[in-house]
Formats: sequence, structure tokens, C-alpha cells
Amino acid sequence: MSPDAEPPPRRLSRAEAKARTRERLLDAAAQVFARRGFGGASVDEIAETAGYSTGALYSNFGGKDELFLELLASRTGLRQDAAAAVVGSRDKTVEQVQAELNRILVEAADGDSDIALLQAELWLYAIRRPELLEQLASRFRGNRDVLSGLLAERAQARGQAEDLPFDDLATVVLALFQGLVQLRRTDPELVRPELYGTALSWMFRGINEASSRPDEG
Amino acid sequence: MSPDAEPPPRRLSRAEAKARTRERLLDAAAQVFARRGFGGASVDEIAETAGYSTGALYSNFGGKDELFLELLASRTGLRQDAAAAVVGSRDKTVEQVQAELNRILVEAADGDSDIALLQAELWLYAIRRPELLEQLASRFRGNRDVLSGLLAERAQARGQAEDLPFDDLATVVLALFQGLVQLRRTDPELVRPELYGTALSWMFRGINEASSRPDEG
DNA sequence: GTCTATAAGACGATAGAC
DNA sequence: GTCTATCGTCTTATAGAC
Repeated sequence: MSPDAEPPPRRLSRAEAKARTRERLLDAAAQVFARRGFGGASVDEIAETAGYSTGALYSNFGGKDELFLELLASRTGLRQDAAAAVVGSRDKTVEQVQAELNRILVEAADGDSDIALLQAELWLYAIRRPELLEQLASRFRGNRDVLSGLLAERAQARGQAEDLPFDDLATVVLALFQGLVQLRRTDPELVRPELYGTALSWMFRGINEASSRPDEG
Repeated sequence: MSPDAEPPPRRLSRAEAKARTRERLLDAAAQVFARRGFGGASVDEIAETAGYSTGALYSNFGGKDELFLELLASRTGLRQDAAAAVVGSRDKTVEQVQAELNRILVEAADGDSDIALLQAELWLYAIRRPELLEQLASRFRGNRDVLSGLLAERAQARGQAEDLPFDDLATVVLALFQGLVQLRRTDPELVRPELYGTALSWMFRGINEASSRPDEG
């Protein structure tokens, strides 16, 4: 072994340490923003929650706004892998897909991660800043497109009508999710755990009927 | 005319003047809270928007929280009269009802009153205060019950199945409204003006099919 | 890179004049 | 009842030690 052959460092490199700090600060920020709201959260509490001081926070982020911006960029997306696993899988029965969708909704509403609150905060934040609105809109359109594609694939694989308005369907699937999560977060009694899957099955049955027998009912 | 017979006062009585001030302050508060968010709004700006000073505001309300509480109490309800006019009227065709629902959704999303933002703020505010959560939940349940009753009446009047899960249907109708408003507020292109009525017609067709032919599809 | 200490300002709320 | 003036607190952001 030559003297200058270095073993892989056991301690984190400077870049790794900084990246870890950033990650911890972002996690803490998500927590505190969800708990207090954007206006009610203080950078002090965020830094303290992450285990750092405000100075460390300001050396990693431009400030409160930039911190929230990073969250907006990293936590408003559809988990494409998860969506594909749930909706895109061809060998899942309708009942299986329904059950998984219900589980996801209940987790989002009941889970203690308060993801629903953070999403609402991010939405309000972006809506009020014209320069961010298009970014959020683009992200939502992306979510819709991914889901729309998955629905089209699934319909094709199952030999169903291929000329359905998949974009509209995907939009409704996403909107209903958001609405039901907020209602269930307010009062679990309002939204039975099975309601999301049930409502979607009504809708898909209805649209299939509408496309095959447009003049009935 | 006896000397002490007073004509009806042309100027407002003290009670009336105070009530008018309260109303103006509440309207201004709704505006500013919607524009800035609860945390971002200052009582100074609210008072100034209403045309008063902060002293006047504090003589009419306990403070910022109490002001928001009054909004929560007065602006989270379903307009029952409007709901009855739209859904409850027996002589409206399905197409007419759809068109009116679409109009309401587009107004809520596109209107410059920013009612959607205020609703989101009120929801977040109540969710974070355990003592208010039950109040909001009760209000939502009331909305659902009213709508559920109207749907049941309408189904009966039209000779449709009377054993449908009207509570579930009403919940979905409300949730979908909320979700679509937020999506359309983000990007009007995501939600066509006709989508709400269309999606509901899919769903009602589907549930009628499901209740009359449970084992098909 | 992170910490401590602090500057500069905004905020909610109150007191007293009118 | 409303206004003006002000108090004390909490906030974001920065500067300099380590």
C-alpha cells in the first residue's frame, strides 16, 4: 500500500456533512411549518427542532422564504413510483387497487406526519406569489399527466374503451383525493375508510356506461 | 305633537353604528386574511382597510384571534338557501343543475373575492386548535346532512332508488367541490368549467347502475 | 460550518385624550 | 366609540468568535 492511498473516510466529508445538515433542516422545517403554519413558524424553532442554531440555518438557506421554497419544490409532487405501483400494475384486481387507494388516503389524513397541513400551507404560499403559481400549476399538470397515462394504460390492458377523457378522469381522481383528505382530517366520521375507492368505482362504472350507452338514464 | 314625541332618528343609534363598524371590520378582516394569510395579516392593516384605527378594532373585538374566530363562525357554512335552490328544486333538469353547479365552482375558483383562500386559512386555523376542531367538524356534518337530505328528496321525486348511501354521496359532492376549486384556482386549464357537473353525472350514473345491477362490470 | 450575541424592525395590545 | 401614542415582546437577519 502506498502511503498516500487513503481508505474511504469513515467520517463524513464536508460536503456530505453539509448535505446532511440541509436535509435535517428541511425535515424540521416541514414539521414546524405544518404545526404552526408559515406565518406562525419561526426560524428559531426550526433550527432548534433540527438541533442547530439559527446561524447554521442561515449559512445553509437564504432565509425563511427560501426554506419554504425548497419544500415546495420537493414535496408537492406525486410519488410517481407509488402511483405506478398502485394504478399501473396490470395484475391487480379492481378491489386491490381500491383497497390501496383507501389506505393511502387514510394515511394522508390520519397519519401524524401532518402532510395534509403542509400541503395546504404550500398551496396558499404559492397561490399568493405570482412567480410561483406557474411552477405549482406545472407540477399539478405533471401529476395529472402521469395519472392520466396510467389510467389509459390500465384501460387498454383491460380491454376497456380507449377513447375516454383520461385527463379529466385523472383530474377528478386527484381533486377528490385532496377534498376527502381535508374532510377526513377534520372529522374521520365524515369519510369512511372505504369511501375513496367506492366513489371512484361509481365514477368509472358511470363513465363506462356513458361511453357505451350515451343516451340512457 | 307633544314636545317629547321624537321622530325616528335619522342618524344611526349607537348600537347600529357599532354593529356597522363590526361588519366593516369583519369584511376587511376577511379580505386581509385571505390576501396575507392569518400569520401574515396585521391588525393594523385590517383596521386601516376598514377605515378605522387599531384602537377601534380592539374596542370591538378581543384581538386578532377573536376576529378570525368570528369569521370561522360566519363563513364556513353551506349556503342552505342556495343549495336548496340548486339541488332541491324538482323542476330543474339534470342539465340545469349541472350548469348551475359548474357556475358556482367557477365563481368560487375564479372570483376575485378569494373565498377559496379564506376557506383554506380557516380550515388550517381550526385544525390546529383542538377546541375549534369539533366546531368545524359539526359544521361540515351539517353541510353534509343538508345536502344528503336534498339528494334523497330529489331521488324520491324522480322515482329513483331510495336506498342509496346519500350521506356518502353528499360527502363526495362536497369533497370534489373543494378539490376542484383548489385545482382550478391553481390553473384554470386543469379544470374545465364543465368538469364538476360532468364528473357528478358519471358518479350518479355509476351508483344507479351499481344499485340496480350490483354484479356487472 | 456552526455558534453566540446582537442589531433593527414589526407586531399585538394597552392607556389615556377627546 | 374612536383616535393617537406608546410599551414590551418577538422576529428575521447579520457579525464575529471558534
